[in-house]
Order: sequence, then C-alpha cells, then structure tokens
Amino acid sequence: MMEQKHPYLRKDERRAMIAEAARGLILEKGYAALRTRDVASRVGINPSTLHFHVPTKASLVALVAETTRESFLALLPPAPDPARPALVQLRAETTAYHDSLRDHPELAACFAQLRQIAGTEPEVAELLDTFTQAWCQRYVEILTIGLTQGVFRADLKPLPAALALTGALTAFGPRAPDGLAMFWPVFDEIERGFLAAPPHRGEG
Amino acid sequence: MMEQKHPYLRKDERRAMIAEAARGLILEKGYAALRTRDVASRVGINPSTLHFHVPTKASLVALVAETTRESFLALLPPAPDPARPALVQLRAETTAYHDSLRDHPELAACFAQLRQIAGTEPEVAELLDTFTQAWCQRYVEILTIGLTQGVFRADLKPLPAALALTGALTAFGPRAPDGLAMFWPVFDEIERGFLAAPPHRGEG
DNA sequence: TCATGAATCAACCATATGATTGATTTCTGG
DNA sequence: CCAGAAATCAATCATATGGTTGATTCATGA
Repeated sequence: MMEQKHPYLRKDERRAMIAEAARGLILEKGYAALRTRDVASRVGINPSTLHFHVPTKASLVALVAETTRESFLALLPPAPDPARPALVQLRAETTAYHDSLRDHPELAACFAQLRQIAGTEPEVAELLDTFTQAWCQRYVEILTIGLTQGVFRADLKPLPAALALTGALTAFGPRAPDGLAMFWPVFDEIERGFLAAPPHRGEG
Repeated sequence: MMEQKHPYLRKDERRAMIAEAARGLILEKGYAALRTRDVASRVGINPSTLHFHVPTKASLVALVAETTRESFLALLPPAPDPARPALVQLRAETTAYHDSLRDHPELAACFAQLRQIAGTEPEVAELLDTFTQAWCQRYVEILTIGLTQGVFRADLKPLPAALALTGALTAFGPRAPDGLAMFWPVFDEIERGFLAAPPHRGEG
C-alpha cells in the first residue's frame, strides 16, 4: 500500500496535476496568495520540477485558465437548436450552469479570481472575454429561437436580455456551492419577465 | 511654485491620501500586485511613515474598503419614498449607479478587486456583504413601492427581481468607464420585464 | 520661546519568493 | 540490456517584501 516516492509522470499528466493544485490554492487563499512553492508542495514535487513543466508563474496562470475553461465547456448542454422548444433549452442551459456551481464550484470561483488579474494579463483577459462572449451567445441564440416560436414578448431584445441573464447568474459564481438558495427564484423572475403576456380575459 | 518637501499632515489627512493611492494602485495593477512600498512611494512618504499611519497591510486594505464604501454611499440618491412614482425612483437609482461607473469607475472596480480577498479577510467580507445587501435592499423597496402603485406585473417578487437587477448591473463594474454601451439596453430590457402588461385590445 | 508630542525618515531585519544551475534518477526505444 | 531522452531533485541566487528601531524634524500650546 506504500505510494511510490517519485513516480515519474508524462508532462501532460504532471501539468494536469499542477493545474488542479493551483486552482485549489487560488480558491482557498485567493490569487493574491498563490505561491509557486505551494503549488509544487501540493503536487508533491520539487519547486524546480514545477518550473520544468511550467516555466513562469504567468504560464501557470494561463494553464489554470485554459484547463478551467475546458472543464467548463465540457459541462455545457448541446448547442441551441431551432427545432426544439426555447423554454426547454433555456431551462437546460441554466440548469447546466447551476449544476456546475453545485458540483464544481471551483470552476466559476476560479474564473472570478482570474477576472481580477485580466487587467494585467492580456492572455487571461482574452481567454475570459472569449469564453464569456461564447457563453452569452448561447443564451442569445436560445432567446432568438424563442422569439420565432412566439414564447417571449415580441419586444424582447436577445442581446440585452442575454447580458442581463448571464450577468445576474454570474453573481452566484463566487457564492457557490452555498448561497445558491436564490438561484432559481432569480432565474424564474427573469424568465417571467421574458415571457409573452397571456391573452387578457377581462379585468381581474 | 516649489512644493514643500515634507509637509507634515494630520493623521486623517494622510490616511485619506494613503487610501486614495492604494485604491489607484489596486486598480492599475490588481490587488495581487499591491505593495506597501508602492503605496508609500505614490503618497510621497517613507515606508515606515506609512506603517505609522496604517500599521499592517490588512488594515490598509480595510481602510481602502471603508473609504470606498463611503464614497459610494455619498453618490446614492435619496432613500426610496412610497409617495413618489416607483419608475422615477427606479430610474434615478440606476442612473446614480451608472453615473458612478462613468465618473468614478475606481469605486466599483475597487470593490470587484476586494471581493476576491473577502474569502481570507473576514473584515472585508463583512463590509462588502453589508454594502451589497443594503444596495440591493434599496431596489427591493422601490420594487415593492411599484407593486402597490400597480406599475409592475402583479407576480413580480421584489427580492429575486432586485437580485437579478443588481447582479446584472454589477457585471458592468469591472468594465467601466468604457464598456458601458450596453448598460441602458440591459436595464431597459429588465425594466420591460418588470412592467405590468398594458391592457389587451384584441389580437395584434 | 520652548518643551512636548506628533509626524517623518534612514537604515535595517527576517523572511518570502520566483527563478536558475547542475547533478541524479527514471523511463523508453532499439 | 543500454544509451539517450525525459523528469526530478538539492542547493542556491538575487531580489522583493512586510515590518521594526531609533533618531530627527516639525507643529503647537503654554
């Protein structure tokens, strides 16, 4: 049952371990307290071995950003489909995000941390902007589909509506997995605001 | 026109300068890159003088948080008033926030930076939570007033609606003062979702 | 004016920190 | 099995960093 002391691993395997360790440390102590030594220690390797796999701290951050994005993308539902009911797709898309907050809170929380350093790390800023835009675009498409299906009020504008929805949902990122109590009430409220008013049947 | 080399200032004046310098550095380089030496240098004082006014780095962060909150509060409009039209107050409240992003982008951006260290600085977390809740509560009250005035749809729930609105608007914080182009489209979209449907006049 | 306290500074300390160097161990293709 | 490539480590470097100490300068009221 003894673990090997020094299992030599392939570079990509070691980099995956490094990324996970760094992400964990960022979540626990914040990016400001991220130390390459601590990452190496958590992985169980020498600091110089860390530098062999990840030459600089900036590249370590880039690695964390890339792997986090990939993990996030893997959790998304199928792309919007004009043939399926928009309300179902909207609910599925939001559920996927909700479940990611519940089951993998480290992803959104890590993004929230990385967003703070986007101002000084153009590579990270580019990655986050691209991801955020792509994520918002999925909602834009679902809302557009819904408009053609007539399930949303006719004056709904997909882009502002998608920005409002993703903005509101993003606010839950740093609070997950606790603090999700208001997630569905908030979503439901926004959704009610999107829906077409049912036909009037006299004054109530 | 020569500046005095060593103008001895009162403690509160110096602390105000220190807070402003620290906030500026946090915005320019991120909290992770905040150095007490850089703060002292920007103020134009010796690092040990900085420690005389602000004994630890943690207290420096607390000072920044407190002064930022006070500056923010000073920009808010009068408290919600049941006697005034809710839509006017809602617009005024949001305009005050928008103008704060436009004219004092450092305030919201600083809050966004501080939020990432809330996990390790309970004092900062407490301050941010209190402020955020108080800010959201203002919208809750305005929306509640609007319900009694009948300007919002009857099934609107003030707290989820306020969380949705503040969440969506908060997303603009780190993007100010540029990146405000979608601010009003997003707000208008949310507001349309809040409004009571106008009386039907037959199928359109 | 002058004693007292407040504010400031130069020098320094102990440690943290990202990174490098060169030797050592393990893996792998032939 | 063996030689070269890949991965790892111990030791070290140069600097960054938060904080301390004790002397010095300035402001202020008696």
